[in-house]
Amino acid sequence: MINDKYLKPYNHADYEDNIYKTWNDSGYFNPDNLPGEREETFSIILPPPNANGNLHAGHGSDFVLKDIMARYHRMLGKKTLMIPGADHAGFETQGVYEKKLQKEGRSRFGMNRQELYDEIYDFVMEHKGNMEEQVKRLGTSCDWSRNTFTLQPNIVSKVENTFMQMYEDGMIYRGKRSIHWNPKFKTSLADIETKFEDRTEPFYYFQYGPFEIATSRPETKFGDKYVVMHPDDKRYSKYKEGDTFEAEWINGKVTATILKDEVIDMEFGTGVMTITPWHDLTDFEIAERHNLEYEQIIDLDGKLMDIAEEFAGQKVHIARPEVVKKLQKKGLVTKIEEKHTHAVRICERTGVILEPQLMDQWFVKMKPLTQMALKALDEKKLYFVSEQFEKTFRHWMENPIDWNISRQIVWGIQIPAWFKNKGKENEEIKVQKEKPNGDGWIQDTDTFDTWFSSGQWPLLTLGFPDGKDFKTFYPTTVMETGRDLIFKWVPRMIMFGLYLAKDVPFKDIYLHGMVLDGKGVKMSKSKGNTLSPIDLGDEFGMDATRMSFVIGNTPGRDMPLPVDKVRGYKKFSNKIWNIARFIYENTDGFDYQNFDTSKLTETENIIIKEVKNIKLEVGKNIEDYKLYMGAEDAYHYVWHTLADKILEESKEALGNKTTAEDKKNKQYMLLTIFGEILKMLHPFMPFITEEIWSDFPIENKDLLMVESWN
RNA sequence: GGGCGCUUAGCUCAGUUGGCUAGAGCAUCUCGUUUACACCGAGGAGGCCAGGGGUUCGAGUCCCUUAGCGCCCACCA
Repeated sequence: MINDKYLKPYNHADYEDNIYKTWNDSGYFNPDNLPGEREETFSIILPPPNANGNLHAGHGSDFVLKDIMARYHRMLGKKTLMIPGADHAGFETQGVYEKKLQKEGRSRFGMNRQELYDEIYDFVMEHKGNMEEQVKRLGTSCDWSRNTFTLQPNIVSKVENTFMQMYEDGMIYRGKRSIHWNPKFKTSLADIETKFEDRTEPFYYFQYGPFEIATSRPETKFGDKYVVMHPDDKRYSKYKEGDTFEAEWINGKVTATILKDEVIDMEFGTGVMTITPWHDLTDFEIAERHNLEYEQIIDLDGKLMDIAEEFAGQKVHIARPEVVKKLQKKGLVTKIEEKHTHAVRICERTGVILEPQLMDQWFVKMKPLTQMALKALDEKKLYFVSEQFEKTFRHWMENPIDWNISRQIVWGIQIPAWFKNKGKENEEIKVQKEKPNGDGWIQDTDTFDTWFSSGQWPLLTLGFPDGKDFKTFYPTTVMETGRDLIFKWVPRMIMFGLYLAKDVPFKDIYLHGMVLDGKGVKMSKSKGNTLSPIDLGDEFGMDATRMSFVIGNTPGRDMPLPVDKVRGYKKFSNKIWNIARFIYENTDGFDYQNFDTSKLTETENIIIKEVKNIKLEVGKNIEDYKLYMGAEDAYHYVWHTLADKILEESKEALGNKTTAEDKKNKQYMLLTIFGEILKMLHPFMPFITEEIWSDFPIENKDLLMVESWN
């Protein structure tokens, strides 16, 4: 008799959790337990989601696309491994936690290091578990026995090893460089963690000795004693490099020196500027080229220092109008353009205006690493599925900027370096894990940039250098991730892989676009237009949600996700359910396994052959990274060929209106086709297909997730 | 300033190496309750594939160009 469950509409909530548990308990998520002999491997590293919150729509694409690939290749008979993990997400997590502290009226300043670390650790562990439950809800077929967290001791140890090796190899140096300083969160940031925002502010013209200079930041000008102009600027040809002059300035007379440098834009402002090397990258580079001295004007809290005299201790934005007022009194202001729009560098995560500062920091020399990446690209060891990204990647690799890897936060892996103060500005450095012998050694309080550890993710999760998984699964088959990570994550993994393991960490690079809201607008918490894949799963079923994330998701292109789309695939789930009901009802008692297939008519054989062809086609689309097309073809066949045509046309025979033999043929044919479409749909819609497969009339069958695709 | 990409049915988008009488989903219109499913079926309407030029037997697809839109990168004081 047909199982009663088919007599009512499909209700995903009744099945999904149990099915995931069955898969997980089967052990098949672990490639070591898969049935049969499996030579070929398929491996994919899951991006470790930040362990500080919930999954968002972007994670939907992330996990669904990868899981479709993994499930397909597992069914193809490959030794398939998906490794889950979590990233401590240093700066971001600490930022989230600091907001929490703020709400509680507390602050990280004043807490000791260990205390703060422990609190964040507990906070993250709580959310990490939550996040993992959500990854499971999506149906992700990853091996939880290999779950990895960036701050677990063996991972920390390996990250430290990498740093020490790079230091020994001369790939890492410590130096005073202009870095982007976040004065509110008190940490430096790498270039890619910053962005520009247009601000409209007054633009001031001042008389500085014989010159008129223009600036948008008068409050930094206290220590300026060089004026710079373009060597070809005819207006200033009578001034020679190295000439000095006296100028009345903010706090009295200064002696200034003339410099010529080609970075000066003759068209901009007056073509003359003064420089503040400590707080401006361009100025710093000029100072370096001309071997100049420089001094700090603004402290790490964003306040003016003693050099500002009467303004000392004021925050920069407070001091600015005051400085201008004073200059006005002195008659040194020649012009003010009220509305000058220029780009201000801000912190990508917190929106805080960044202050360039010169600080001692750890840097990775990028040039040798990017050269390795370019070589791998030229040798075709890397393949970008959406080829427009290859150009972007190449461009970035050809113009590297040394990477600042130290962060002044506690939430991360502390840098294994020790300092001993030997007088002013003179310290001895040792790079090692343990405290060196002798007195006076203090460990660097900085931690690594998060991307320093996550950039090694394929190596770390597979147990480089001597782990069994590393030997079996490296390089991994494909890196599938969001296109926004082409600068942040992807190149770092490639460079670390090439540097440490002498081989690329993955062959194919599939970058998907961003998930937008139903109107095509970027989702953001502030706009309130975010969608959670978990909520969608609750309402429409995870299979329907997965279909919404794959159909229309072409490589590299952004994809709007209207809720109606998900609703549409919920209908599809129900359609499949009803097809099952119809077929199971009409084949009740039919001995499928012992049917003599030689009795099938030619037409029936053709119909069976057709579904097998469609399935091969769907598989080929998955292999070619056209997952959206595979899903669409499968959908279309099931609904408009199987349900609308084949089922309808078989009703006559099934209703005993023809011959008994014809009926048996049709029963066999329908079950065969149905078995094929369950396999074909499984990578996309794993829950409902697994559930229906459990009633398929074959004895001693295994789970659908390990059934053979062919 | 540099780079990448987009413009196809009312809406959201597919359209692989040029062969298309240009497709899908949603929306819309007409009809229909028949061994599953109204979370359904049958049928229909709807497009000079952004504009212009070129290559070709043949162009939505390749080249040039114009216009509009989007994203990324960048030290304009």
